[in-house]
Amino acid sequence: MARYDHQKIEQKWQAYWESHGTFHAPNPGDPGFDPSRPKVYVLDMFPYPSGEGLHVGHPIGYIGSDIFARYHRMRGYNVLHPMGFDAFGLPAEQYAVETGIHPRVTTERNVATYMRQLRSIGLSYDWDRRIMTTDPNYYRWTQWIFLRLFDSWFDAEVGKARPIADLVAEFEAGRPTAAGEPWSSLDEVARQSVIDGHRLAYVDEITVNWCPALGTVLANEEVTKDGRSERGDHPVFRRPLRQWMLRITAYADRLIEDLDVLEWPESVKAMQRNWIGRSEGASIRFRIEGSDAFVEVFTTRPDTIFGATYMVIAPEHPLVSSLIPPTWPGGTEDAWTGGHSAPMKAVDAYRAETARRSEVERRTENREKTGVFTGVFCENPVTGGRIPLFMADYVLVGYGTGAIMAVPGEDERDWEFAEQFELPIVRTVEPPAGFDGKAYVGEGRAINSGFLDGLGIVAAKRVIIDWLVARGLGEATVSYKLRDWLFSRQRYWGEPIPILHGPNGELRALSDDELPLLLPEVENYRPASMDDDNADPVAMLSNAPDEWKQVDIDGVRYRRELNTMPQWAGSCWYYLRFADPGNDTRLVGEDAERYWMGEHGVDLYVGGVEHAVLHLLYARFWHKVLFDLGHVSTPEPFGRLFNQGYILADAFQDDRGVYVPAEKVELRDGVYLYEGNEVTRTAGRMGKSKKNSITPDEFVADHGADTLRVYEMFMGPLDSSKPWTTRDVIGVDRFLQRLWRSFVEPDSGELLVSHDPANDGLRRLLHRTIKAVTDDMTALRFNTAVARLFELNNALVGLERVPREVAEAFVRMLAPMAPHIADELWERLGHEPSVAYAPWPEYDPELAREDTVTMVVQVNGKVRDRIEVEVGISEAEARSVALGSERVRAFLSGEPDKVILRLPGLVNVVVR
RNA sequence: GCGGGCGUAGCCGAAUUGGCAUAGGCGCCGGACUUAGGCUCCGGUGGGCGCAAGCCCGAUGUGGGUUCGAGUCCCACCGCCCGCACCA
Repeated sequence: MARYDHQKIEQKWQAYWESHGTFHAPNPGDPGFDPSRPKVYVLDMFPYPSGEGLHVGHPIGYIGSDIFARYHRMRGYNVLHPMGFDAFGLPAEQYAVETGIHPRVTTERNVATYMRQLRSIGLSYDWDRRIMTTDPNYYRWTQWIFLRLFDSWFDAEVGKARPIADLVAEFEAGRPTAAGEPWSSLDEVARQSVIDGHRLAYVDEITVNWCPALGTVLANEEVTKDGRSERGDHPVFRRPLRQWMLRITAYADRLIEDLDVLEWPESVKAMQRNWIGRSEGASIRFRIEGSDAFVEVFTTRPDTIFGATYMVIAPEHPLVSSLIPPTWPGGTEDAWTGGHSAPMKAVDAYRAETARRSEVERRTENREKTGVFTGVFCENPVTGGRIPLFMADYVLVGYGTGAIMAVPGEDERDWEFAEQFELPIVRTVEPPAGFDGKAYVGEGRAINSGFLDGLGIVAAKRVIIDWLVARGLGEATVSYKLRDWLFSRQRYWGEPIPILHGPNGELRALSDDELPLLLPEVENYRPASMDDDNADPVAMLSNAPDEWKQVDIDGVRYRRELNTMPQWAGSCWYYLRFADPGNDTRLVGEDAERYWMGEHGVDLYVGGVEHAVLHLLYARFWHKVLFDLGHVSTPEPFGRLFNQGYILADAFQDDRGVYVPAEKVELRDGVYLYEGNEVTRTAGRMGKSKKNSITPDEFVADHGADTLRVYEMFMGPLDSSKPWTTRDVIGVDRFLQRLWRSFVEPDSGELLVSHDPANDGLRRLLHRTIKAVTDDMTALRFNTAVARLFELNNALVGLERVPREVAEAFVRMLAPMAPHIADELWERLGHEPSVAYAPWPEYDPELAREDTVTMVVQVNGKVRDRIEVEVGISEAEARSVALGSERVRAFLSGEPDKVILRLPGLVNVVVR
C-alpha cells in the first residue's frame, strides 16, 4: 500500500463498529452495564431531515460532540451519545401539497439519506436508540405530556405545578375562586370553567398570528420582526381565534432564576432573560372622570407619577365603549380629535387604521407617533389633576395592562407624543446641570413631586407605592414580555392533540391508555386558505374522515380536537426518550432517567445558537413541569450548552444577482470569473440556494471522513463561525498521510515502530502534548488539540522508527478526532480492535513541564539579559546565576541597584 | 437605544494565573527528487545588519492607566459581529 487508502480503511472500520455494536451503550440493568463507571450524556440538537441532505457545514457540531463522546469513552465513562430526527414539520407537508406524496414517505426517505451521511463521517452514535418524533411510539408520549399539562395547574403559593385533582380538593375545602364565588354555589359547568381556567394547557380566545400561505397560526416566536413567518417568509395577519395555550408565563421567574447555575454561553442566557423580559414596577389605577371605573396602568417608574400629564391605551385595549362620552368634553384641544366630530368616531377610525396597518409598520422605530383623544379624562391620584386619555399604537396591548401613564419629562416616547399633541411636560427628576436634552431618564432627585421631593429614584418608588397601596390605588407588580405559548397549529403533519369537545363545549381528555391518538389519513394536504389572504383558519384535520372526527361515548357525541401540536413539541423532551427509547409503559424508565440525566441532566448539549430562545425555553418549561409532577429528577434538562459556529462559504452572484456554482468560479488577477464573466463574491452560510454547498459525500470520497473531521476541527474555535477554505484542506491531508508514513512502510506495509525508548526531547514533547490535548478535550478546544498533534507528528519526521511509547500514545490521542486511521493503526500495533475503549494516555507532570525557561533580568528597569535556566531552579540559584552574568554586571552602578528576575511563577526582586 | 461578544502576521488562528507574543496550518520564496507534475521531501518566511553564531529595531484597532512586567487587568474612544428593540 503506497498511500494511506482512506476509502478502504474507513469502510472497514465503519462496518466493524456496526457489526460489533461498538457504540451501543447499555442501560442500568442491561447485560454489560457497569454501574461503577461515571456517566456522561453527550447530545446533539437532532436535525429536521430536509430533502436536501447534509452539506459539510452541518456536521461541525456533531463532529465536536463526537470527539467529546469518544474522549470520555477512553476515559472510562459510560457514554450516552444518541441521534434521532425531529421529523414533524412543514417542509414535508408542503412537499406533499405539491406532489401528493405522504409526508411519512418523504420523511423516511430523507432520514435514510441523513443516516447514511452521518455514518459516513464516523460519528459514534448508539443507533439502537434512534428516535423519530413522528413515530407513534414516540408521539404517544408527546401526547401523554400534553395530558399532564392539561391535568395540572400552577400553584403560585408553592411556585410549582400540581395535579388538577389537588385544586379541586382545595376548592372543596374552601379555597376561594378567582371570581370570589364559593365553590359550593357553582354548578357543574361553572366549576368546569373555573378548573379549565387554571390548567397549564388551556383554550383561550386571543389575537393570533395567522399565516394563510402556511395555513396555520404561528407563535410570536415564529414571526419575524417584519411581521412575516420565520419559515418561508410569508405575510402574517392578526386574527382573534380560540386556541390552545400553554401557561409558560407561570414559570417565568424560575426560567430566569435557574439560568444562573447553568454552564451556558452568557449570550444565550442573556437572550432568554431578555425574552422573558421581567420588569418590576407598579400597577396604578386612575379613576375615570365622572365614573366609578378605573384605567389600570403598569409602570416601572411610579416615582414619576407627579409628571403624568396624560394617559395612553393601546388601540386593542378593551376600554368599555359606554365610558366614551358622546361629544368632545370641555378642555379638548383641536389637535387631539383627529378632525372627528365625536370621540367614538375618532376611536373607531383610529382602531380601523391600526388594524389595517401591518405589524411591520407598527413596530418600525422612529415612526412618527399617531394617536387620538378618547374623550375620557382621568384623575391623577397624586396631583388631582385632570389628564386626558389617548389611544395610540405606541402602546402595545400585549404588555403590562395595555395602558400607560405618560410622563413626558422622563420618557422619550412620551415626550415625543406630548410635543406632537401639545401636552404639558413636567420634569419630576432633576437633571444634572447643563442637561439640554428632552426627556431625562437618568438618576436624580425628585422635583415637582410633592411629598417625594428630594428623594432618589429608588426611595421615591418605595414611598409612592406605599402611598398608593394605603389608598387602594395600586400595588407593586412584576410584568413580563413573555406571553403564554400558543400551542395549536392547523397543519396536518404534527401530533394530534388528544382532547375531545363535548356538545356543550366541555373538554374531555383522552385517557392515557387511549394513546397514541394516531394521525388520521387525509386525501388532500392543501390548506383551503393557501391562496387567499382573507381566508379563515381551518384545521387540516377537518379533512379527516367523520369516523375519526366524531367519537360517541355513553351516548354522547364528542368532536375531536382538529388542531395539531407545533413542531417544537417533539423536541421538547426527546433527550429524555433517548435514555430509554423502547419503553412502552413510561416515557422514560425511572432508573434510566436517574442514571443518564443524573446530576446535571445532559452533560453536553451541542447545537446552533438559533435555538437560543425557542427550543431551549420550551424544553426547559416542559422539563420543569415534569419535574414538579415527579416524572424527572433534575430541575433543568441541559447542564452545559455549547453553540457551535457556522461554516461560512463564499457565494457568487452574476450581474443579475443570480447565484452561480461556487466551485466553478475562478480567481484571476483579483477578479472572480464564472464562464468568463465577472461575478460578485458574497459571504454567508453554506446552502443549496447559494450554490456553494459541498456535500459530505463528495468530500469523504475525495479526502476521507478523518480529513473532514480533522479539518473542521482545525479551522478555528468550535464556537466561532469561520469560512470554509478548500485550499486549506491540503494541510490536513498532508498530516494524515505523513502520519501514516511515519508508522507504516509504504511499500511493504511493515510497521515502523521501534522498541527503543524515546529520547528525552521526544518524550518531553510527548508528555507536554498529552497534557495539552487532555486539557483541550474537556474545554472543546479541538483546534489547538489538532495543532498539538501536528507538532508531535512533525517531530516524528526523519525518525526511522517511532518509539512504541510514542506511537501508542499518539494513536490514542488521535482516536477521537480521526477514529478510522487510529483504529487501523491500533490494530497494526497489535491490539484488539478498537481503540475506542483504549485508556486515554496519562502524562507525567515532571516530563510535561518545560525543561528550561527563560529568566529575564532587569537592572534598574531595563532588560539587560535573558538566561536559560532549568525549571525548578531555586531562588538562591537564580539570584547567583543572574548576578554572575557579565551583561548584568556591566550595568551595576555600585549604588544600590534594583535587579529584577522575571521567571514564570517567580517574581524576585534583588536589591544590591 | 439596550444586552452579549470580538479586534494578534498576506489569510485561518495559538498564547491556562499578567511572565520568551505570533504555536500549528494555508499561502509565498528557495532548494532536493523527478522526463514532467505535485495531496513528495528539506529549508526559509515582521524589518534591518551578518557567511554564521548572533546583534539592533518595530508590532496584538487607537489613546491613556495600574504593574518590575499587559494581547491578557482598568478607563475612554474607533471599528466589526450577534441578539432584542415604541416592552412603559
